[in-house]
Amino acid sequence: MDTKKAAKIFKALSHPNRLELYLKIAEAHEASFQSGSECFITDIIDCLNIGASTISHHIKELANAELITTEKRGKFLVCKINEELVDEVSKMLGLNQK
Amino acid sequence: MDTKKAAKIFKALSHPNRLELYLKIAEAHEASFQSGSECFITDIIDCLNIGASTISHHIKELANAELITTEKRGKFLVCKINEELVDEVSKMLGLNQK
DNA sequence: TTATTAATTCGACGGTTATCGAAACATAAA
DNA sequence: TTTATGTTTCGATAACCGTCGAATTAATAA
Repeated sequence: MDTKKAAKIFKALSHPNRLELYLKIAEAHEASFQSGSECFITDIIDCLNIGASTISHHIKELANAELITTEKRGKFLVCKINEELVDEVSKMLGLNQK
Repeated sequence: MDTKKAAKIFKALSHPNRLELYLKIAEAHEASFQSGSECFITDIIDCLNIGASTISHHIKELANAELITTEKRGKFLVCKINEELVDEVSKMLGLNQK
C-alpha cells in the first residue's frame, strides 16, 4: 500500500468522534459473527453526542477511505468493516512482524 | 487505551509527509538491530521535499503522540520508535485477534 | 573567537475540517 | 395520500493544520 492511501486511512481514524464511530461499527461487526445481526447506524447515532448530519459526513469519510462498506437496506444504512484493508494497515506500522 | 489518545496517534500518522517520516524512522529503527546504527533525522530531511522547520514540527507531533522518543546527541537529534505503543494501537483496529 | 551546521521558534498565509441547523429526499407506516 | 422516520445535502462558521522563511539557539569545526 502506498503512503498516500495509508495516510488517508489514518486520517479517517484521526478524530475522536469518528474513531468511536468506527469502533462501534467494528464491535457490531464482531458481534454479527455470532448473532447474525447487522450494524444499523441509527442505533449508533444515539450513543454519540453529535447531529445526524455530522454522522453522515463521518460515515462517508470512513467509506471513502475504504475502511467500511455501506449498503442501503430499506431506509436504513448497514455498515460493514473492510477486514483485509484493516489487517493490511495494522501490519504497516511495521513492528509486529517479529 | 482510550479513544482520545488513539485518535491522537492516528492523527500523527494522518499526513503523507509525516507518515513517510515515521516510516523512515521505523525503517532505521529496524536496521539498527543489526547494524547498531541510529536514526539521525538530518539524513531523513534530504529525502523529503519539505523545509527543516516543517520537519521539526512533524517530529514534535510524532513525539507528542508518543509514537517516538527523541534524544539530543550533540547537535543532532536521535529518534526511536515506541514499540509497545505501536503494537497496542495496531491491535486496537480490532480484527487481528482472530 | 569566528564561522558553520543542526535544530527550533515565530508569525503568517492559505487551505481544510468538524459541526450545526434547515431543508430536501426516500422509504415505510398509518 | 398523509405522516413519520432515517438519511443526505447545503451553506455557514469557527477552529485547526501544513508549510514557508526569517530569525534564533546551540553545538561543533576552523
